[in-house]
Amino acid sequence: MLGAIKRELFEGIRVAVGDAGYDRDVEPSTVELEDFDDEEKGEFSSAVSFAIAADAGANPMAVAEEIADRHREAGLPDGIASVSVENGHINYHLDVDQMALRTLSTIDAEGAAYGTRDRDDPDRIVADVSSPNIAKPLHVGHLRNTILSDALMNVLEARGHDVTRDNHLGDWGTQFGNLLHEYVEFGDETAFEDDPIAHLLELYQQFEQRDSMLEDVEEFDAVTDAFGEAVAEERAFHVDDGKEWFARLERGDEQAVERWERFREASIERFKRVYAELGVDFDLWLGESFYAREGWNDRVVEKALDEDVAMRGPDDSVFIPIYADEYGEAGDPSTAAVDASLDRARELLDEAGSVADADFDAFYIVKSDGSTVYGTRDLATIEYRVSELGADQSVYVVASEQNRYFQQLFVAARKMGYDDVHLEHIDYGMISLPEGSMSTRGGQIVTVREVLDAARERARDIVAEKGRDVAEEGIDTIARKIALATVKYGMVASNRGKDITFDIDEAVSLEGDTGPYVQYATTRAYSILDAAETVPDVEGVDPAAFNDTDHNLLHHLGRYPLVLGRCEERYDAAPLARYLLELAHVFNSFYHKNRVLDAEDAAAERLVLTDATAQVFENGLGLLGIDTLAEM
RNA sequence: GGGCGUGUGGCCUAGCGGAUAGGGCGAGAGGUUCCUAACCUCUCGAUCGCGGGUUCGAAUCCCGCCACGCCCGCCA
Repeated sequence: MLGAIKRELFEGIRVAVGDAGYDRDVEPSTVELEDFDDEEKGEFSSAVSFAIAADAGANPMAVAEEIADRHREAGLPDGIASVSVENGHINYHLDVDQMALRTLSTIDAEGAAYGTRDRDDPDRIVADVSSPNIAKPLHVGHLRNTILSDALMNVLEARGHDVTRDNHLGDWGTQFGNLLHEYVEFGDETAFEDDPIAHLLELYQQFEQRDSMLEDVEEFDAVTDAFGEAVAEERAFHVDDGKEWFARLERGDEQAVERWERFREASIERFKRVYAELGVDFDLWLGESFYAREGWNDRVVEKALDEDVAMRGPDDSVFIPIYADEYGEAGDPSTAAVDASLDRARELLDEAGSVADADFDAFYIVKSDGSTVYGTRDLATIEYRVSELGADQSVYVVASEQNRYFQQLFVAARKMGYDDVHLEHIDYGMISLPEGSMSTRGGQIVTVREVLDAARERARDIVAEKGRDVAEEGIDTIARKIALATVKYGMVASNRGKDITFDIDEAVSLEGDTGPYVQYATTRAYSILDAAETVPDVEGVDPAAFNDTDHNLLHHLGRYPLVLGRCEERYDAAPLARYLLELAHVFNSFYHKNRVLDAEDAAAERLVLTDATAQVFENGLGLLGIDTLAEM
């Protein structure tokens, strides 16, 4: 509704600028939505006058007056009461009575759908989300990914898109060969049965630690040649056998596959428990192995060679050359410009003599031993999503350390002719610990389990201390929801791109700008609604009963759909999180300044307003995967 | 060395071309016979990393420098 008015204002300004005799393009962004409580700025403002005045060498104030006059003559949009000029800005003032009624009746009519939109031609979006590696525990990095992507996908769905969440498991690659090797050599059946992930993690770490230790010894000048040789031999034994196991896996060797499947199933089973606790769901669990085992890797390699975008190395390796000037907006089909031919690569190769020295990046899709790499799998994934799922967008929620890789992948995809699919890497900052960066290898991680447990414990203490009329058996349920709100809100609200130093005490805090703050505001609204017998009909609302505090709240409620639009544009749910916090501030303030139930002349009006506010909280928090609470 | 990203009050952080830079934590002062004080109101506190430039207008765009992080593997 505010969005519609904004568009009308933009059109009106454009016409008014022309009517005033100025020849100048006006951008839609010239119309800004302002806060309600600003008498000077009005609820919408525009600063077009300055640019026009600068062009014409005129006074901005006069230009603004002129445009405002023309606009007024042509007729202001429905819902706008007046236009004024202040400091050269053109300010539009809402017809607050009309807006109050429109906002309340829209929310009342649309209910849970308020803020969402339908599309005639929605995009089919397939997304890599969560994507943990099997045989390792979920850590805070996965937590950030999972929460971020869940919220974002919810928002994209609310904006009318057709979203498929694919938990793109890391379940293929050399590391699983290593793990098979280690398991065969040192595995313990009982320990595996007892806690599969813990045992597999132990084996993984053991392999890595031994390998890096042997590497260090190797680099050191050996005491004797024989000792040096023995070290090299020992290291090669493990590494080669690991590779061999992966090769067996790729060949479909029964023993390898059977063990790998056990690892995979046990891991997924554990993951699912955590996901259930988090309240997130996926549509697909394809994982990297799917593309290897179902022939998609082969298909994509063939295609790359057939279409002459990939070339063979001196051995049997296959790669797609990527030139330095091709990095850019490759994710966007409309701006992609790549040189798919191999002529340049051949020339550069002649000059340099070897692939490694040549002045291009080689994006490998087949290794010299014939096995695939992650790039192969990711191209195969695109092929699958486009041909089988009819994807219009393939998006990747993956940490920013892989930015460069995704640029390469997108360039490679363009070269292969995937021109109708929008590719989007949704990156997010790295998580490190106060003690330094996280490392699964070195055992320095914080698991999702630890975070959830700590959050719940903290929430439980607070509920027991401050919770009102909460029955003993209800404490756990409520504490769990509050704990999730804390963790989820914290993860979504912070700027996606920024690195986070994860301090568990801070992350689990329930004070200030947090999820529970928003929950609390909602609970207060519920409490009022609960005390009232019924919510009066919107039709009976007298807008004249509202004061400025009420109008401020109404204005915020009206903004909600615009916020979702912004989230969609930016592939980021953070604006929604911040909006809800603001709404909670405004509502809490409203709560203190106004009486609702026993208000002398606005009880019915404020009850309707409170009901509408609760609805927006529910809708918004719902998209973030945060539950509201009747009491806390 | 090259590429990408970040730098906003003591701390965390929003804003990313428009009118006095918005929150939170911390510090200080108030507020509850009344719909949940996990709250509200007020005060203190910012050369928006530094230096140039573009613009009527720059925290926001461009260039240089500094600091920090990440990447630069036939690992993922």
